[in-house]
Amino acid sequence: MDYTRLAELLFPDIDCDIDFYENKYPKRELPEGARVTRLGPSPTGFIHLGNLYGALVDERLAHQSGGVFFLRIEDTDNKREVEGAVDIIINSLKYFNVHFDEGATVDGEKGIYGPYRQRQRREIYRCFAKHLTKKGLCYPCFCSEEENEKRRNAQEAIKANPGYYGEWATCRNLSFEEVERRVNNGESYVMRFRAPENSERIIEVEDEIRGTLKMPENEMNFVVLKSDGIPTYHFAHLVDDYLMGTTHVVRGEEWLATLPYHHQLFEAFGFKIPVYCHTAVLMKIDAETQVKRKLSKRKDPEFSLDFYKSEGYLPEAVWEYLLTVLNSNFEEWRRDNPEADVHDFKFTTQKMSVSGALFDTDKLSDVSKNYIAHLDGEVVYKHLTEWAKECDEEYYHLLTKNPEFTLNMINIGRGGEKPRKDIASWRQSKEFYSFMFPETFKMEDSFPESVSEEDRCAILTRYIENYDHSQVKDDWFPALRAMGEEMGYAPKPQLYKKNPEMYKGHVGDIGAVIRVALTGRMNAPDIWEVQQVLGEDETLRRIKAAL
RNA sequence: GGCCCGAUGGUCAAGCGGUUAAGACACCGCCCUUUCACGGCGGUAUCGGGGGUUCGAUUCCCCCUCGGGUCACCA
Repeated sequence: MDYTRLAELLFPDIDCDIDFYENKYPKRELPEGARVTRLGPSPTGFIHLGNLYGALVDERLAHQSGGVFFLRIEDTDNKREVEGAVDIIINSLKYFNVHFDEGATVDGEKGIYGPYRQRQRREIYRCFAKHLTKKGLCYPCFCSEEENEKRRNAQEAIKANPGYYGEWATCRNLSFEEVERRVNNGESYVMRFRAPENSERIIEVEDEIRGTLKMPENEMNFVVLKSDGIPTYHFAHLVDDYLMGTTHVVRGEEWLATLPYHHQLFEAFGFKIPVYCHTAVLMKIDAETQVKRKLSKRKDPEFSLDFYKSEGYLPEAVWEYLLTVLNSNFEEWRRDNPEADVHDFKFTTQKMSVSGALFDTDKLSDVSKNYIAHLDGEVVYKHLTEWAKECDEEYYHLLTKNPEFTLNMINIGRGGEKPRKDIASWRQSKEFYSFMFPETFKMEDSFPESVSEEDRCAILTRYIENYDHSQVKDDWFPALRAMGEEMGYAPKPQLYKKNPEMYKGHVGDIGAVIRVALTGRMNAPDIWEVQQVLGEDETLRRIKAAL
């Protein structure tokens, strides 16, 4: 077979060889040790937490080493493409502080290694495919969908491995004349890689997370170019990551199975294979089957980045959470460096886990609470109102009606050595702060049962009668204590515990009664501070209403 | 089913031949406290099973089991 002739027959429109592109896209000039990574989302819908998880590794590896991180849109699948997905992806990543040095942008792209949208690179892939054809390493396959299915069934019947390989690769050795006839006949075909047959070879590939991977050499004659002339992921990966100078390919472990394809392709071209980082994937328990499985774009909309945005999780908090999952020493570092910039953390692939972590909402919530608790009140106000403006108009009006009030509210229990940790997300804060606004205030909890109804009324009545809004906290508390004592309640919990028969209860019970009257709940921030923020009128109004 | 990757408490995990097997989340108890929190102290709970190697295995090797991934003209 004259492969050059075959190549000319199949790619008459391609009149350059791969060196044209090698010259067009020069090797990157970067300092020693600098890493070039890329994120290659396919625009088949939203982008989820698992994607962000991987993106974080790319971003850190590149930027920590003084390298380059770029965005490449992998839109080779016409059928599954979702309209507007590219914008959603770019905007979500931007919102979550993932910044690219080059690549696709909303209104175009930046960088000299483009185009960064694979569909616009059709000519390049075809040139590389022609090169491969000339070397006899890929060939046209005219098998139809029906024929492929028939083959699969036949293989299943005799329990052979499914796939296009060995004797099953019926188009592998078509004569030039037959190919010519069918091409001229307008038959549709794909280009397949001519994989070695009956290989006993074991290949080795370096994985920075998993060490040296040893796998049997691939025998599948996988598709390189689809019938529309667009490459599959495998071929696009080879061409793009070669020409774009990617040094580290970070991707989910679902790619491990096809790693031998990629190894084979790089070898066929004689290109240096990149270092791979196959990350463990984020898992969840499937609600229906109760089985652990990887996050799915299709099944798990609650993991979309848009969802976290609309829930009002701060990007920084999500980063902190993902980092705790990605690098087991992050939490310790954060404890030692509570105020440090997250970028100062030395991220390493060595500290990455190889098994998939179950996504833990409780943990995210905890990390987020800690993060928000350490923010300045004004910063919280800014973020919160910005979020509400976009995601909850009603809440936004409530929050901005009286900015000073809202800021004071936010500052309750904030600052100092032991800040409160009440807020995990802005959406959840609406529920938490509901007691502060007259519009949303309601009695959620009942009064403590340890205090009789008679005493409860007496406490509230006396409290109103003696209420002095100008009282400072240090005076307010002893006054409350004195009032309780007069009514037969121990001024200190310890006293009550030592001699429970001497008292009806302790000052804590007095506080609880006032707290419920004032906030409608048993669990609420400091009474005195709440009173100061609510103001005298509202405070008295609520307690009277409770009576 | 073939191939691949895994397996330490409920979850995330440290460990890398000798440890009382860290730590975090969650849960429980106690202390502090006017309350709620925060904080502090403590507790429940883990090396999947079986063989080797070794003076000694959570750690190294093999088998089994279990879990995950993948077997497309999807990525």
